[in-house]
Amino acid sequence: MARLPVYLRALTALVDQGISTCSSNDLAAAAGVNPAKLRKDLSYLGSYGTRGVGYDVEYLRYQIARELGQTQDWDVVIVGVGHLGSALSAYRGFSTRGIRIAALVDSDPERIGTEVAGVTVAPMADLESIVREHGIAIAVIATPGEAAQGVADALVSAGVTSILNFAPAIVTVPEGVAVRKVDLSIELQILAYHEQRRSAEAPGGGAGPWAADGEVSL
Amino acid sequence: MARLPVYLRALTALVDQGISTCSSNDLAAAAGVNPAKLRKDLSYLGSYGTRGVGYDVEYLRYQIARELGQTQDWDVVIVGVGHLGSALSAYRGFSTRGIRIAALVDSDPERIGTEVAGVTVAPMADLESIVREHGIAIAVIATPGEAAQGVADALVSAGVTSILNFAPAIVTVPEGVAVRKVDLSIELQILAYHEQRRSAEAPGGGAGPWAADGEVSL
DNA sequence: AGGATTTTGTTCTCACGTTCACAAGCTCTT
DNA sequence: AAGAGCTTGTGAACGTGAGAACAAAATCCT
Ligand SMILES: NC(=O)c1ccc[n+]([C@@H]2O[C@H](COP(=O)([O-])OP(=O)(O)OC[C@H]3O[C@@H](n4cnc5c(N)ncnc54)[C@H](O)[C@@H]3O)[C@@H](O)[C@H]2O)c1
Ligand SMILES: NC(=O)c1ccc[n+]([C@@H]2O[C@H](COP(=O)([O-])OP(=O)(O)OC[C@H]3O[C@@H](n4cnc5c(N)ncnc54)[C@H](O)[C@@H]3O)[C@@H](O)[C@H]2O)c1
Repeated sequence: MARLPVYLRALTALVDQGISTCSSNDLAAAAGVNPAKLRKDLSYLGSYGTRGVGYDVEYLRYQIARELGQTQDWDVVIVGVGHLGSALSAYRGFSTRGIRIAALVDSDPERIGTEVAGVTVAPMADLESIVREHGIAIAVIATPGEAAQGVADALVSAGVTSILNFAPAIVTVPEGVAVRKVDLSIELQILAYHEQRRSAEAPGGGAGPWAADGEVSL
Repeated sequence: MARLPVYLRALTALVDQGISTCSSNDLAAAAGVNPAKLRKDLSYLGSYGTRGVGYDVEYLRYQIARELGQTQDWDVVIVGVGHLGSALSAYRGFSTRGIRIAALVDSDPERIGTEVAGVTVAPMADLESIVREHGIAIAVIATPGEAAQGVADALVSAGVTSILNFAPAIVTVPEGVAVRKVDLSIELQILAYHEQRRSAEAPGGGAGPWAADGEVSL
């Protein structure tokens, strides 16, 4: 499930606080979810808790990390070293989560050869050899939207099987390749929609038919 | 719904191609969703289509933009002008989606007073007056995780009612304040989990209990 | 003009995820 | 050692969202 990384982060925070055991209530509060949901999620991994006591923080942390594949580091290539790509390259939080930015690729001759966060930007032509040499399975697309599909095709043909796409474009890939999309504009648009509702509802009784998903307040 | 911005983007792309009318099938394909789902979504807005013909692209685009509150521009403040905050500030795609980065705020004396993407970075102390003067309702948190809750409190007390949080921390806010969280690490972790499954499943028949959400392939 | 055709709007069904509630099980106290 | 008190794991209800299927309506062709 997509919630496991959240639990993992909460557990790591507990470890840092020197807490060695915790109940599902505590952990659920730290992760911001319903305790029952958390217990059900964890039960899919196996029975790692002790009734009457709770969960051993360190042990559970390891189990989730193993399930997530974080016992090893995953090498990742970022394609498109612009504003966003550079910010991602510089981010130190990835390394503690089993993610290593192993390579940067761009098509801009100006940018190729420059060093960003200790990694030299390579040309698109090197993509296949980079993927092969590092054994890269995961890639990030941070190019403009128009280039996204072409980059995705190149990545797939180079052997990448998981793609995180930041470009505002829908990329289609062969079956078996995983694609996740993050669209930062849309996140803000959803908030704007919220505000729009708010101000539209306040005066008249103009009831609207639906609610935007996501968490509102707590 | 959270899909409206996707439809809006697809419609804008159609406008750019000079297409003036389209069926739900066309639009659904462009937006990457099921045609029935799209029609159901649009029907909540009202009956803007014509049976036997389809939807008038320009008219529908306006209706969705109105529903999303994009007939006006929303002023946004970004708190934390580090790598990520700077990248967001520099992004030009927001302006075409009704989002305007009106102000930047940081706590680092080194950063205060510098200009990023044409906007001068202000100190935290100015937050309240900035929010008041611009009539800001939406804010972005791009500070380290430890600072996130404090920043959120300051934002709420300044009058902000919608927050987009990039920090890996769960912020709690009073009822009525909308919070959305974007966690880029988690996105990559989910892909790593996918790869983990893939490599674990390939050899043995080690069936796993669940599937990670999100789109895999198409 | 009338039927064929296309496409929307809607209803119905189904499956999934969430949540409540409770039994099973562990520990600590008496 | 036995019961009291927690806490997990899970079975069952609930609500929500997705997809298929169909009826209503508008255009086009003959
Ligand atoms: N804050 C942000 O920066 C932000 C916010 C929302 C969405 N996005 C999206 O993220 C993507 C990147 O944004 P950005 O601000 O970093 O853009 P940018 O223009 O700063 O960087 C894009 C980079 O991609 C490279 N590039 C272009 N075509 C390429 C190709 N065919 N192959 C390889 N590299 C190529 C360019 O040389 C450039 O370095 C865009 O799609 C944008 O819409 C960015
Ligand atoms: N690619 C990325 O940069 C990336 C990826 C994933 C997550 N994140 C998250 O996004 C957030 C920002 O990342 P970043 O790389 O830009 O970090 P950064 O260190 O480059 O920037 C953080 C900024 O916040 C400011 N700040 C710190 N405390 C503050 C406070 N109390 N009030 C106001 N401003 C304060 C700092 O002065 C700095 O300018 C972090 O929480 C990080 O975990 C970033």
